Amino acid sequence: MNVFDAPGITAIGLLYEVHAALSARFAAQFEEHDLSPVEFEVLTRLARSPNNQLRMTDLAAQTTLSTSGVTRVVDRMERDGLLTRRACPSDRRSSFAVVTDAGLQRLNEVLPGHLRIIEEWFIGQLDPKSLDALLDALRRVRDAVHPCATAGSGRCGDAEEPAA
Amino acid sequence: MNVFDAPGITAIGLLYEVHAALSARFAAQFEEHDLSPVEFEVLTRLARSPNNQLRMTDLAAQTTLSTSGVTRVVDRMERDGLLTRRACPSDRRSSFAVVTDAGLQRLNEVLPGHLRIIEEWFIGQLDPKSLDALLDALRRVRDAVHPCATAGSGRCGDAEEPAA
DNA sequence: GCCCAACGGCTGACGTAACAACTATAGCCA
DNA sequence: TGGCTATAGTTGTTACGTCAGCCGTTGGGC
Repeated sequence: MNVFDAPGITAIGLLYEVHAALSARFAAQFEEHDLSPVEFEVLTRLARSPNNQLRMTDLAAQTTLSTSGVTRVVDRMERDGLLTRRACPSDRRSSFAVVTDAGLQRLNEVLPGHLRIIEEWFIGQLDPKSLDALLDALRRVRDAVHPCATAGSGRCGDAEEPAA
Repeated sequence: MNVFDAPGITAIGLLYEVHAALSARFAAQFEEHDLSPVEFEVLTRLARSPNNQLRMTDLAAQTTLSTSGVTRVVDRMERDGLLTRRACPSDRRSSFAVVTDAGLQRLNEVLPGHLRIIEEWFIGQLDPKSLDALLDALRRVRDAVHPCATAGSGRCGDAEEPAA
């Protein structure tokens, strides 16, 4: 029954374990600021976009969510005052999700801790050489599996998840 | 706004991207055999346990699920004939989840493809040196964040996720 | 200018997971 | 033995994400 000890299985297990453990740390810290991982991701994506805004569809493409998922997250976050919808002047079908000042402020409250966790539990665990090797290996795998074909939407451009 | 270009953010992004992309590949293959990722994990955990069985609680501890989550997955899988519940002779509160022959067969149908995907998209992308470096780095991070404190249940023993 | 396929976003139905409350059993101590 | 607390598993509730289907808008061909 030792198919389960194949080297690949072990490697994948390790990857999943690290992912899960880090996600848990992140989620715990987000929760301290009343944010879910998804909400943090949305906030991040919007904040790093021109004018702090993004069309609903584009937001979906840049996250792990479907378009209807985005509709619902944005609903909740709008209710909580973290962002607003704004009509698109050039296309009346589209609407933008825009981060409010409260949203930006919330993000600024969360980010330092987030970076600290990354530093403490991930980057900080590795000497520069190891880190480079890790990044190099991950990049190779990433380039192979190419998010394009896999990640929910067909969008291909940049990507590169910012965090949780 | 270039907090988002911090080296840590990039690294985490890469990790998440790889995880997501591989998960998607796995899920697609599982689906070909009418299995969800959770079901595959349950099947795997049971199949590598003595007598192909595990108490519900232990199963929960070895997966990412809560105990109630396990109850429900086992409900579904029992309905589909992949496993059965068996009373525990020594403790009438406990019950075992046991893989049926059909369950084992299904697992045997899925595993080769699963291993092939791991080989093709993960291991195969890296030369032995890179792979070692990756595993070493991941192991270091894993040892630091220790699943113990984070993963749903307080169980600490082995762990090491087998796959998706 | 009109039509029609494509697109953007929203909603209803469904599946699934977590949390909390509940039942039954177990083990302990007096 | 009686009773108390801890444990195993299930169930009700709630939240959230996807899929399919809907409506309004758009833009291109005729």
